[in-house]
Amino acid sequence: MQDNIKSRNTLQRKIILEAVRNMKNHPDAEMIYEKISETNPLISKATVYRNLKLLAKQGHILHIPIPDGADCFDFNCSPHYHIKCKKCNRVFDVDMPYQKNLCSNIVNDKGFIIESHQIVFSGLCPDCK
Amino acid sequence: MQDNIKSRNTLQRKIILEAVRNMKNHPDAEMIYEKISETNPLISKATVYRNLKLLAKQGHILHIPIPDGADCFDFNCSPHYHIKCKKCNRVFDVDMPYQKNLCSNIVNDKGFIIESHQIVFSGLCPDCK
DNA sequence: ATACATGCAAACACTTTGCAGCACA
DNA sequence: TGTGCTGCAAAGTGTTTGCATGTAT
Repeated sequence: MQDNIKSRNTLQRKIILEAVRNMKNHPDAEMIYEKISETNPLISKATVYRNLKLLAKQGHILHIPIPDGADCFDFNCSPHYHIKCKKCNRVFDVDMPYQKNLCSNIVNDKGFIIESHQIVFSGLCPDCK
Repeated sequence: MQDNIKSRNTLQRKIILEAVRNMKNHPDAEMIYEKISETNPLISKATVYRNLKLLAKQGHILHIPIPDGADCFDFNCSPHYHIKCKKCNRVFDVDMPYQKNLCSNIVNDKGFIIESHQIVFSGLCPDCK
């Protein structure tokens, strides 16, 4: 949680944060925008994008960049992995412990500073298989 | 290698494949297009995209979807991992053995069929750190 | 009062697609 | 000869940005 980024507490931001917290299925920006529009049709898509980015930077939500698709957001901020279904394109949590030491498996780092990693599994979800 | 996909052996396709094989630095479609344009300015960008997709499907090159950026391609087809520099955005190979058994670490697969995984590290390259 | 934030539309980066003509097998 | 394939331009998707206005602190 990084609350030292100066920002205001706007109503829009609160609504967007609440929306992500209530959607427990890894929504992307579009889905969040649609959800919010149901009750708050005046909030613009640009504001949704801007706030999702900021909230993720502040650590209030988790930003999950998805290869080959729109980025997702997650109310669960602890680092964890995801699987994307090849058929329905939905994203699910993977029940695998976070590999804290994965970086140390790297044989020869050639001088890189490795900060983080991301694993995305690909396959078929129970509904699609 | 999946040569059972019916396709013709066009000159454009050969040129594109050779270009990727000669570029050993994980080029994206745009970079490949630029490179080809130097010697073959008549090949269109759509053709580059179409052929990169096909060549990857056939297994002649590796398609690396990059979160937060343009997809890259790699002449090295054996599965391996990559690191993306946060500053210069370049993509490098990571010298870590392929984790064949990573899927078996998943505690409770809830009925997913897991086919593959992708790890992308993030950090700073030797030039940028 | 003064930044930061908003809504809107336009721009952006990356990629795919419709179509008419072309060329490999 | 037929069906892939090409070039072109246009459209599509996901996201960011410039600007004038609004608002939290």
